[in-house]
Amino acid sequence: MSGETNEEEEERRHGSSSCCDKANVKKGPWSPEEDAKLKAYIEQYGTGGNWIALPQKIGLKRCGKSCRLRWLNYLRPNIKHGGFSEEEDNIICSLYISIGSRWSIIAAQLPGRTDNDIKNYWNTKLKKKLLGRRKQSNNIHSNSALERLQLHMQLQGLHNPFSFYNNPALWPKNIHPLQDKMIQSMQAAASNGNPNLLMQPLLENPQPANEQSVGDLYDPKNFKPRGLKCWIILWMEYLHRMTRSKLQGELDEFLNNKTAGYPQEEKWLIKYWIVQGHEWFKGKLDLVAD
DNA sequence: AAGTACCGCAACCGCGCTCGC
DNA sequence: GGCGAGCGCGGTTGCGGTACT
Repeated sequence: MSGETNEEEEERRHGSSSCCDKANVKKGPWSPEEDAKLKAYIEQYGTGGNWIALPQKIGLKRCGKSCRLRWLNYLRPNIKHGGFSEEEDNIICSLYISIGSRWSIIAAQLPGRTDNDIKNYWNTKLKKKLLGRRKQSNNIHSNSALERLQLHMQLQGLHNPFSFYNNPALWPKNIHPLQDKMIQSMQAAASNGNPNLLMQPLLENPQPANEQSVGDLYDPKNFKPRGLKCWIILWMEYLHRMTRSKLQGELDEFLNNKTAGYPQEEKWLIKYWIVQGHEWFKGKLDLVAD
């Protein structure tokens, strides 16, 4: 036996911290006794608006930040853990698509849920559920265009669709002539930094010079092989409409029409990429305007 | 049965913001 | 206006349990 107490053992295992590295500050998992002390005190006296001073008042060898976290994420009343409902999944996905990883804002829309819980749920389950089911529902093999596009963007660490269009190795083998024209204009825009070129194929020549009309392409029943085809056309049409009409609020309605009958995960994914693409595009327009 | 890989989650860390002095 | 303390947040870490080989 080393003679180490449990608390010393915990401290040794977790090391010292820079934030709360005062002597006698315990780290690591909370014991039931510590939980009970903190809970009882806050229920009786409140936090007093000063977390830093709290542990001293209670007699806990913890830093204020740790107490705050423990209370907010675990001890405060009406906290729910696990068992996320389908409705909660929808809210989380929709908000994530709209505002990104603003977990505290997302948590504010879900009573009883904490930002930490939602963050963990998204990172460990929901994201996989979304991607996993999409893969399953479409019977897409692992190197599908959309997946490669997504992976590529993740690796790039930026939401820049041009980086995809500049890398032919990532493109699918068989693409529609209209898509080819779009890609060419994307490359041209990427090389000279003029986003207006993006619109040229549609603005100058809305009808593709081949057997299939634009209308046919947009018909949902022609979207069956989803992947890149779907993404490019939805995104280009959306940019086209946004640029011309400035009807910001029409994205949802537009997507609902175009993705009618698609699995929810597929809708989330498409909306995600369109919003990211549009945000990036808007940034480019701002730069040009400057 | 033992070793290893993977996963989920609680807790920590560090940055940026706010507010009071 | 400058400064520091405290707070809130998002990202990351690492432990413990489980699945897999």
